[in-house]
Amino acid sequence: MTQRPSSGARRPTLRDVARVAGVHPATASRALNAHTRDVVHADTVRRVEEAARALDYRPDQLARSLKTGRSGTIGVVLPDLTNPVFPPIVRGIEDGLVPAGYVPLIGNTDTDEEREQLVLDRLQGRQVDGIIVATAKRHHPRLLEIASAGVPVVLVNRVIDGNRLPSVSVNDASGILAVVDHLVGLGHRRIAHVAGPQDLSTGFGRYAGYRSGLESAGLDMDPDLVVFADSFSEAAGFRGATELLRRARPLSAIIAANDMLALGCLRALAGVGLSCPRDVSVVGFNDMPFVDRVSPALTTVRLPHYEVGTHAATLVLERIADPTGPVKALFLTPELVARDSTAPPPGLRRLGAGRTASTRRHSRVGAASTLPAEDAD
Amino acid sequence: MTQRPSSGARRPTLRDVARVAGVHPATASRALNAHTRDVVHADTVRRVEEAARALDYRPDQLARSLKTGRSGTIGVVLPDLTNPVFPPIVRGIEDGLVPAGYVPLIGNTDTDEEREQLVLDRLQGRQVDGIIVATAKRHHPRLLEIASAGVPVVLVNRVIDGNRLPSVSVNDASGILAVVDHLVGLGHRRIAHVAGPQDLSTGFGRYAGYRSGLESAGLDMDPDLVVFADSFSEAAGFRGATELLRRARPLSAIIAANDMLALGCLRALAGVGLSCPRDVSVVGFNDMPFVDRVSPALTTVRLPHYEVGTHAATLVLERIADPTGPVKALFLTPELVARDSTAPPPGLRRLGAGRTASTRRHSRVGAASTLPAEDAD
DNA sequence: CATCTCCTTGCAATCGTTGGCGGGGTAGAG
DNA sequence: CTCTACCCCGCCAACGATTGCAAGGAGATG
Repeated sequence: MTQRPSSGARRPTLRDVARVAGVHPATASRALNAHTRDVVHADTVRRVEEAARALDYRPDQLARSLKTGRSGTIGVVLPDLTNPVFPPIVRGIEDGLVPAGYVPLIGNTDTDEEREQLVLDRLQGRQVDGIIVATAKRHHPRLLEIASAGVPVVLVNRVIDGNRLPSVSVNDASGILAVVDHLVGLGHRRIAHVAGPQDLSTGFGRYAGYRSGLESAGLDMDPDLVVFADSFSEAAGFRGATELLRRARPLSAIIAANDMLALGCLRALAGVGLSCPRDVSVVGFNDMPFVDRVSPALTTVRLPHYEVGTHAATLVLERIADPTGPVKALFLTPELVARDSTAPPPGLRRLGAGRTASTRRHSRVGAASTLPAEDAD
Repeated sequence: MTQRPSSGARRPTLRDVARVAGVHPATASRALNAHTRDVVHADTVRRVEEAARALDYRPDQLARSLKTGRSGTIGVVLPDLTNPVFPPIVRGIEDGLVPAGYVPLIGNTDTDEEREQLVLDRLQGRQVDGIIVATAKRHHPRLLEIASAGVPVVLVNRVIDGNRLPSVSVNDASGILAVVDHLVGLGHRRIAHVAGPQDLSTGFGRYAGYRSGLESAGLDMDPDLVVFADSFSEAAGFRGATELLRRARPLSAIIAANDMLALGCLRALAGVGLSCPRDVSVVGFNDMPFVDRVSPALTTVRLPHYEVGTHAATLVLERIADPTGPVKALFLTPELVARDSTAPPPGLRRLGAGRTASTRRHSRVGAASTLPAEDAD
């Protein structure tokens, strides 16, 4: 008594194909399946294929999944898709997954614990064969739980403490180290840091990079030069930079823990009439689409977004194939991209002051969204 | 002989819950289902719920879908997710769908016919309950085919000729009309147009708006002032503007059919040493995230991305509920956002030349991607 | 010519859930 | 006390596909 949509005949099933081809459904199934095709006679295969084509038959993935136990879907958990770092990552994931017959199922958490639980519940309910997570916190029991229930979990961008889950990310500390070197090379000595949330590996690692960068440059750490942002958002960056300026210590450069924060810093500087890079240099992290188009074009640390996605896809597929294999943590090398937001500090502005070769590539066009995009990293 | 992932027990099924609760699986099903819960004794419901909680039972959506004929998924077909207009739309779609128990299944076509066919095949194979399409061309037989096979199809942003499918878009022509008014009000008379592909309703409608705008302003149409871009990409915008400048007619403003094209135009102007808006004004369309952050901040036509998404979700849900209802074509009103890329033409630059109140809102941070983002609209 | 073997195909069970149908038990009314 | 009615619940079948098992047939070999 299945009420089919009134319009037209119902979708053809495997039985229909079998009937037309004059064979048993099981035979039709085998004929259509690349893996089992060689068990059935070539002529029969042809007949079945013809019938399938004639009927415009499309196997029902749901039924297949139910039987095989594989849904062919991979959950992708993001803070917020409208944050510009994620689309390229998601594209990478999709492009890596689709050839293997999988499709991504995306869920946004808006950095809300509760919403994340709901998203994960939803994904598990839909029997995803694996989950790629961009919202991992350093301590994240639920993810470990899911993983130990047998569902492959792969982290992107962020890792969890202990590295017990496969992951694709960049070495945050070394990225920031390069930034400190760059700034010190330009002559900066009072370098501030708008740090990201410390419960995220990115915020934590970049702060660590900042400290060791200062140390190896022989600069000492002034607590007044560090503020902690509560999220990776432009608003938090604005607040952070404002606070730094309020403390009124001399300060010639700000390293923001990511591009969003950096944009907030730029806005804060402009708000009090300071010019970047003339008065204060600003550096971000991520090389999000479009930060090369804002003014001043942002000096930042480039992270290969798309490749992060494709690698994550590969990792999750590997893990599906062999759930007991070794846990791989893949670290891609970040790369400093010097643009126009960094320059020698005010005191040192003389002719030919050192400027590292700028690595301008990729010019892309993008634009901002309608929702608050928080918490990129 | 089902080979379960070695680690731990297999996922609990409804039968397990039923066994623990001491009832028949069917009863457990009814007890857990809000719709049928009232047929079951309250105590039994409680017992079943307890058992479900104890076992951490999660209904298998796949099995449910197979039985009920609804997959709970909606296909979303895009040109390219890394194009900044889409993330907000997708967020809108997701947010509109999830409360109703549906999830979006995203597919990118890269504006390639063949890939689009594959994406659609994939979606149909996964038994999506509806499809939201952002890649519609004015003539698009496959979509009509799918729709008449009983699958609700909703168009976003673009429509097809004849409006035979439900859609959410903006009135392209009236948006451009407002742009022409704005420019004419500033004193421009030689207004060029980098038109979008004419096989897309957006490109077509905006070109039409351009022509009627000139007409109602009493300006005559000079064919030399119009070039047709082959895609909605920055590269095409660059080529278009270059060509316009080569024709060397005097020209004081360029209306690009969308923001991507406009960014290409800006680049082309900069390339030949022309300043925007001093020498040439440039206008885009879409108000993509971030075009308020490039320099000069782009004057454009704002399109409520997120709302387009939520409305599309609503429309597709309506159509699932009543597939035979009337076909709704929803047109949201676009709104001119005057920023810094438009100013009076060179000849007219005098004090206090009229500048419409600028509608700066939303400042968002975004960034470009690693893939060529083509064909936004 | 008989028997063995291999290739091809059919049969039936199953994945986890839902929905129609009918039966047993209890309570209320006559 | 009996009949009717109603409430709950169990049984069976089915959604559409896959897969182990076994049987049928044809060809090869002794």
